[in-house]
Formats: sequence, structure tokens, C-alpha cells
Amino acid sequence: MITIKEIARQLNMSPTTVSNVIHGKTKEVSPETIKRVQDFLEEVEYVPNINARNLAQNTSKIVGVVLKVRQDRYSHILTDPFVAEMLAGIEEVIRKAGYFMMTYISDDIAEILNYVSTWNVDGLILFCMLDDDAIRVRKRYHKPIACVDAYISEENESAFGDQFINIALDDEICAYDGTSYMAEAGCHRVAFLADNMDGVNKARFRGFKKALDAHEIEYSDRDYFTLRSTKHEMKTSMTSLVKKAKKYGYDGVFCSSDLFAIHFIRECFDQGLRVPEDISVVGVDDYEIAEIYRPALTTMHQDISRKGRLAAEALIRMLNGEKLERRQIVLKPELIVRESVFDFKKQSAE
Amino acid sequence: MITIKEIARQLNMSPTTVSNVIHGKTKEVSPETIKRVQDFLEEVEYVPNINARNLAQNTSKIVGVVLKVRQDRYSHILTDPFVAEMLAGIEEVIRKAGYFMMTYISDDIAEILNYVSTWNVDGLILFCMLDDDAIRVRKRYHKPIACVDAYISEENESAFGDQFINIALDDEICAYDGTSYMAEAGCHRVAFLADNMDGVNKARFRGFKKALDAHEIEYSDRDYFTLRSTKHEMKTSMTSLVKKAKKYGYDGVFCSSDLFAIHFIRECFDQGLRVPEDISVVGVDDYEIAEIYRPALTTMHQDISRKGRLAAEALIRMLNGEKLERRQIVLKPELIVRESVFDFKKQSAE
DNA sequence: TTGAAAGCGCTAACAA
DNA sequence: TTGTTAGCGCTTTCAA
Repeated sequence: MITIKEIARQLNMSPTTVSNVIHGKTKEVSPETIKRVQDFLEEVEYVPNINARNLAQNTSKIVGVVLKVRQDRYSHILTDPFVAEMLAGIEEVIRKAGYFMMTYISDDIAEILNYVSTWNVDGLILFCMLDDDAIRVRKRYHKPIACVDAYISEENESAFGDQFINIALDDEICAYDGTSYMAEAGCHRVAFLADNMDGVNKARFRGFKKALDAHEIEYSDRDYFTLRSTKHEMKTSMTSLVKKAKKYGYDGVFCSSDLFAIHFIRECFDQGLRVPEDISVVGVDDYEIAEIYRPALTTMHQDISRKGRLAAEALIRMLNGEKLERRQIVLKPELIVRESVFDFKKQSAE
Repeated sequence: MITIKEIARQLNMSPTTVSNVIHGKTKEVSPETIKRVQDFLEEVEYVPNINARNLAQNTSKIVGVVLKVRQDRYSHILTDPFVAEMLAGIEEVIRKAGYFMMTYISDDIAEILNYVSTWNVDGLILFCMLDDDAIRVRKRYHKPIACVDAYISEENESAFGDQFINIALDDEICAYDGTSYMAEAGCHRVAFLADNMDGVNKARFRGFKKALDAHEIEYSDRDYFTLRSTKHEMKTSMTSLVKKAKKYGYDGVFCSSDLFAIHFIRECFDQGLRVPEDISVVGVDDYEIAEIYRPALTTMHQDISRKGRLAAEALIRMLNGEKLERRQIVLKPELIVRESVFDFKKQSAE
């Protein structure tokens, strides 16, 4: 790999001039020299050494994407379709802006902070971060941060300063609309299924309850179906949840993810429950599979890739020194009606 | 961020000594100094500046993962379950070996080579590379390369030197076994469905034909079902393929991916064809969805994550200066029998 | 309009 | 056992 110095030597000029041409600081360079340098750069296929440049400029051109793993994931986080789609959105924006993406997977904030400072990462995108984790990062990292689906309490909002943005979904509405749809279709005993109670699911559960309330369905504590979602527990856990649904006569389930919804439906089939005739199911996310599965899944659509893009775009803007107008963008989910909810009313009208 | 120099100053010693302790070159350092330095490092939470280190050592600690996109993918490459699972395997190995993964997505070899040299990437993992593309990379990049699913012709083998490995699947056997299984179950008109004719599919097609031959099924040119798999063409393309299957009375289809298989089955349902009673389907890959879909998909299983891990592990070994015993590892696929193939013989025996 | 030189933080050869 | 020093390739200030 040829260096600027060497180029300068061969061209009989100083490294400064070469560097200036490379950076388009051509105000003070004669057109003739510019041409000479540019031609030569082409000829020798000059490629800058980013390490040297970063060292000199104290930057890195790296956007770090931090995926904080929850313990007991049902699989490696990169194979989660949600994560994959979000990453896809992020990656494209970052690449086109001339930055490089480096993913970092860990459940250890200290490790993450180490990585961030060894590489001198220019900006950070955080996913799956709890409130206090995000704050710990912010305390030690003072460059731009974009979060996806972080739940930041009001009191903590200010702690993040203005080099910060969060891209979220209106999770309460999401569950509210999904649950309401089932209620209005005629379900009278509906459950909420999720595998944890993090910020997202807490909000969804709130929406779920509100929907029950609004449709005068009585809530019972057993309406909360807790899924154990590790790879080897998922199946048996589903089996017992479907049994529970049968036993107590549930006729609707709001699942916190399409993946769970489809696993649930599969288990229903295996236990002889028909979907949607015996039990209705609504998912969240609208993964590709939701459309292909039979019965096709009625679900709360969200544009995951867009979430990633928005986060990355906001980050790039901050890196360019722009000031963002707001600290949070909340997207609205959209109900996609397919085949997994039974319409009792329509049915009886016929 | 504190520097070695500053630490040395505060401790009243030379940067070399500090550096030596950091690198465990403690043979020639007094235990006392070691302790002093280590304690201080802890105290100030010293983190090395990788850019500086890389510059000085002419390395990068980066493993580049290059995903060469084919034009007209049905979606962003990171959302492809195959890619996601492979990346997951790679990422884990790389991270645990103390390296960092940087993905690079492009269809332009020149761009890839640029990236590789600006970052001074220590090793490369290539995916979706054709023979000649891989050679172009090799010509300009002389550090270790690991490929996944590359098709390297015999004549080119030697061009790769010994800093090279390829992890592949025995694709011919894969299609042979899958097709044979349908033939033996009693199908007499079976098709081969894929969306391109790259190295992998060429080999699979060969296996498919051999299986027809072995089971005395006559081959016709129309047995090759070409899927147009871009996001917006997939659906209509499937519709016409299923129509074609009906028209010519196909009773079996070997699909080059589970994704295609499931799309195909879905379309069959929509057109009133029963799977497997009217037509049998076999996929390849054994994605998670293969087990969950109904009918559960009979498929040729391959361990994708392992492919990624093997590639990464071999690469790391090369980076450690080891010499590999072989230039290629070919994994065997395994038939997983589920519900998407109809057993005519068993049926008529009953 | 061009060039010299210092410095980014770290490593490593060599000297003490 | 410890220290001095040059240098990795690039940027940038300041001088010519």
C-alpha cells in the first residue's frame, strides 16, 4: 500500500499538498498540481490508511451497534428476525453515509464501554437497553447515541442530553388495538402472551388491560400467559400454555410477537384446537412469515427496518453536527387483518 | 482517555515498561513494578487505543465479512435467514477470539478491496462469491481468506494458495437424497425449483437429475422451475409455477430452499392443491420455520451456524499462524422427514 | 501556492 | 531490569 509520503516523494512535492488535494482543500493549490496529484492517485490506486487517519483526527468512522443480549434468548440474537431486519435498515444508512458498522453483542455494560473507547467509536446505536443500562452508557460516553425501543422514564429523559434520540413504537396502542379487534370480533376471554416484562411488554400489557376494560371483559391474573422462550423450553412451554387456554376456555390470545403467535397456532393444531374457529390469535411485528403461514396471521404491523433507518439517520445527522428537534420518535403500529381471528358477529349474522 | 505515556509519567517510569506489563512481557520486569503498573491500570481504567496499536503493528484485529449481494435479492441480505444464522456463528467465534467483525455488503469487488485495504483487515470471510470473484479478491489480498459455499473449480484451486479455506455443503448429494426420497415414496413427476443457477444450484440440479435417472424417471427440460425471487415478483412467480405444476401433473417438487418450499406450499393451498396428498414438497436448509409450518416441512437439513463457525475457526487458526490440513471442508446434509411428502406405497399397502 | 515539522498513541529495536 | 528513541501514515499548524 502506497503512502502519501511516498506519493509526495515521487511527485516531488510535500505530503501536505498531496493531503490537501485528497481532501479537496484545493483553494490554495494550483490547478496544475491538482491534476498531477489526482492522476497519480488514480494510477497507483491510493487508499488511505484509516487507522492513521483516525489516530490523527481522533475519530473512527465507526458506528457501533450494541445488542444487549437478555439471558436465555431462544437463539443467537442475530437470527432473531426483528434484529436482522433492524440491522439491515441500520447498515444501509450507515454504509451510504460513508461510515462503517461494527456490531457488538454483550450483556455486560462495562465490556461494551471498553469496546467503545478502544475503537473510539463515533456514535452508538443501542438496542434492547433498559433505562438504567442506557444511562450507564451515557455517563461514560459523550458522543451521539440513538436507541431503538428503549424505555426511558420521564425523570431520566434529561439525563441523556441532546446528543440522543430514541425510536420507539407506541406499544400501548399496539396491544390496545390488537386486543380490541378480538373483543369486537366477539371474543370474551382473551389472554396476553409474552416472554418477559421489559419496558415494551409492560406497555403492551397496559394496552391489553385497557382494551379489556373498554370492552367490558373482566381481567383475571391468569390472563397473563408467561412463555419460557429459550430454545429448548419454548416447545414444552407452549404445550402447557395451550392446555391452559383450553382448560379455561380462552377464545383469543394477543401474542407479543408473530413468532410466538405462530408457535402458539402450531401447538393449537397439535392439540386439536382450530384457529381461528376455536381460538383467535393476534401477533405483533408482521414478519414475512405472517403472510405465508396458514391461517395467515392477523397482526399489528410495524416497520422494523424503518426503525433502524430512522435511528441511523438521526445518528448520522448528529454526527454531522446537526441538532435534532426531538429526543424521541414514536411510531404507530397498524392492524393487518388476515385470517387468524374469527368474526363471531359476522358468522352469526349469516 | 489516559495514555501509556501519561501513565508512565505519573508512575515515574518509561512507556516501554508500562507497555510491557500490558502485554504480559513480564520476564524482564520486577514483580514490584508489575504490581504497581497493574494496580494503576485498574485504577484509571486504562483502555488501549486500537487505532494507535494497529498503526504501530500494522494489523487491525478486524475480520471482514463480505457479503456479495446478487442483484435482485428478495430482500436485504441481512434478513435472509441463511445469512443471519451464518453470521451468528461467525460473530460468536470472532468475538471470543478477541477479534472484531465488520460486515461489508457490496456487489462491487473493487469497493470490497478498497474497504479491505483502508482498514487493513486481518482476515476475510467471503460469502456468495463466484469462482472468479474470489480469485480477484485473492489476487490483491494476501492474508487469510475463508469462504462459505464458494464453488471453486479444480483448475483454480491452486490459485488460492494455502492461506485459504472453503466450507461447503455436498450440494449434489443434497438434491440427490431429497429427490430420491420423493421418488421412492412414489412420485413420478418431480420438478426442481430454484431462483438461479449459481454454483450451488448447478450442483444441486446435477444431483436432482442423477436421482431421476437412478429411479428411472424421465427428465424433461420443463422440470426446471425458475423462480423469480425478488420481493415483488416472488408471489406472481409462485402462482404461475404452481399452475405449471398442476397443468403438467407434477406430484413432487424439490425446492432449493425452505423459504421457497413454504411459499410454494402456501400457493398450493391458495390454488386448492393439497400438500402432500396432491403434491409433495422437499426443501433445503431446515430453517426454524420448517418445523413449525403445517404441514411440517420435509427437508434436507444443514447446520448453517456450524458452517459459519467452521469458517471463522479456520480463519482464526490461520491468523494464529497455523497451517491448515485441507483447503476445503464439505459437510453432508441430512434428510429430515416430516409431513410434506406423501408416501404412496405405504398408503396403498394399508 | 507550497513545504516543514510536530504530533496522534502505541510498539519494538536497541541502549543503558 | 528499565529507558530512549524512532517510526507506523496521516493531519494540521505555521512558516516560507
